[in-house]
Amino acid sequence: MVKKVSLKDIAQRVGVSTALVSYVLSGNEEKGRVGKATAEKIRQAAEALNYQPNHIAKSLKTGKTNTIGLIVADISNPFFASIARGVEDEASRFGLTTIIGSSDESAEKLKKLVDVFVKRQVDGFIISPAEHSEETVSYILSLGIPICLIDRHFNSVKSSYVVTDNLESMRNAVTHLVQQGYKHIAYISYESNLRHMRDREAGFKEASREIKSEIFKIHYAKQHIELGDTIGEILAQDRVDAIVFATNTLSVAGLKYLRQHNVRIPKDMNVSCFDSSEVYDFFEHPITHVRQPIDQLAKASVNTVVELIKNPGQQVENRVLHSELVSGGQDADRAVPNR
Amino acid sequence: MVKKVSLKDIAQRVGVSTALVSYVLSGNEEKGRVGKATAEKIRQAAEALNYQPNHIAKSLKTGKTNTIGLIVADISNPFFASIARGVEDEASRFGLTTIIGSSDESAEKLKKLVDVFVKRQVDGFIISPAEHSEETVSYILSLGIPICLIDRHFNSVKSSYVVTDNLESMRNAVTHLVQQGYKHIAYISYESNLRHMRDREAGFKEASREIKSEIFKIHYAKQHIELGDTIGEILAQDRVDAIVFATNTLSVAGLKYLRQHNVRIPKDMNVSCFDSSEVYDFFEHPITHVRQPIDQLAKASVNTVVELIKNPGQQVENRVLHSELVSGGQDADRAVPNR
DNA sequence: CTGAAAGCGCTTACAG
DNA sequence: CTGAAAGCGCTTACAG
Repeated sequence: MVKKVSLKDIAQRVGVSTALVSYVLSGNEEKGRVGKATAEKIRQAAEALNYQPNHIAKSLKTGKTNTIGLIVADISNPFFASIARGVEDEASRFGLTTIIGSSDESAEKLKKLVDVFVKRQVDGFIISPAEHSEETVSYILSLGIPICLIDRHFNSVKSSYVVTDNLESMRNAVTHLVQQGYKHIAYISYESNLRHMRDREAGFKEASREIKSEIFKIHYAKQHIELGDTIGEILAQDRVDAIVFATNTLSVAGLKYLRQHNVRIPKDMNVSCFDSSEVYDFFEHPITHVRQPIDQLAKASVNTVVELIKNPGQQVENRVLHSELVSGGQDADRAVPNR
Repeated sequence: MVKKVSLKDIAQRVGVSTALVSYVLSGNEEKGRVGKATAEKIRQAAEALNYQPNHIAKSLKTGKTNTIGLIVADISNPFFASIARGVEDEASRFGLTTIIGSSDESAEKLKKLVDVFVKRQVDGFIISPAEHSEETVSYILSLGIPICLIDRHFNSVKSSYVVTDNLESMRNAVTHLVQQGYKHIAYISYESNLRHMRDREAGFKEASREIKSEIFKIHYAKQHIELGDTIGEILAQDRVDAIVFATNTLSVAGLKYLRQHNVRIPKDMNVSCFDSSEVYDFFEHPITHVRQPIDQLAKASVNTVVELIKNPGQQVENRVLHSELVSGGQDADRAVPNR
């Protein structure tokens, strides 16, 4: 183990106090009103000794760790992996290191992660909250730790957040189907009270008002069974002409089911999906889907947290970003013009 | 901001020294030979005051941060996202927090991330190294910081590592094709000197000795153009009857190209892929592929690092795990029995 | 069984 | 322009 050089070593070498060294090396030369010649000598000594400041000591003194905690549902889910990448990149621009945790959509696990991160004294949180985790978010707020929710937020908790306009996104997606002439649309979502889920459902309802529609809800934990059953039922009834999937996991799993049962898209059944996925490229006709601005969500959340760290008394900041509807193919038999 | 309670607060309340409190609360009661009654009082006071130990102060004193740094090529790549999830879960079992960085396969970026993490005094590293980053790995070793490479390793640097047996994996995959009767196999890989890439190539060569074979190398950064060109050339020549993809990104991109050009698998062309992907489920016939033991890789790497942290003088530990060949369909016209 | 004290490596008023 | 000193919250020999 290489011996660490400290401020004291430099101070001794140059023959000044550690205070001076600290001022110079932390860029507060003006504040310490250090002499130019001295400052130069200090810098040279630091260079010569290959001085590496000790973050821990600094943190202990300043109370800042230059760390932010990111908590998502599951880092191995492509959507959150992309979010994580965006957060990591943006945070590093501010000299912030990101620590990551996966809640598996469990409020309890989320709370535990928050406890761990609070103990580690993260300077701020970016969280995609699980259902029923309002209390945990309030708790963070009560500690005065900056937090920005991402992807989802709560009505009852006044925290900063950055989300996609889920209602609008879903309304656009469904309107697109309606305008293509689809008459009976099924909506498949999770059993969830999370705001973003409710917004998507509201968007669906708004856009499907003039046609027939059915809504199906699946339990997150039991989706492997329930999704197949649900789609099977929809197909058996033979009334529905388009299915809307409310999330990326449902979209991919739903498409998989349809493909395995030789349902042709959009000929036998059209679909509209949420989020991007590489599986879409494996269909003959493009798959209509909502593309969320993942990178912007990530960057905006980091920026919000950075602002909150700088100005602790800051107003709550909310950003609602727009998504893009990537328009796919339509059933050629259905000669309704695309808008 | 809630006022933090410290050891001192508890000491005052109970009327003992902070030393006693520290011994009791850090579980070193025996060492401090603290009286039972006193210990109990201290614990109650800690409870009552909702004492949260300050990790930073502890770290400053002990030199341990209970943090490990994970560096992969790209956290948004599903393979590495899964690795990250596995590492995160296993690390948390040991009370370790994981900080993550993406190198984008750049030795320079990797070096920068290492510098940041070293400054943060991570207790250990888990790294999937980029090409030409031997020096950085040696540097970590020279600092005496525990490190375990994952997925890839270097011959020239004596560090612990956990990898899949890439040679064996690829040999099995290709042997499977040969045994099915394929006579002219193309191998598509990246231009790379990384050990795991060389091993896979060696496995391909071994297994394809008795048949015709061609090897194609693509530049990682230019894969979007070069992969299409390469496969296009292979198809135009019309000699090759099976393509082997050396990595997960190549597999997915390659399959995408084949699908878009209406090449039927395995009828027109069979393939063998590396790593799992959800896109495989979108083919009529199962796609043969090598399934790496991702979770075991992740867990083993954490365990190795934990061991190294505990016993700094530890021997280098290498683990080579076996993969599973998930056998896909074969061309029905080719009546060679499957082994 | 317990306390006083040094020290981890910084920062930052304060005094000169 | 510069130094001496306190202190962030712990841990840990050391002395009793």
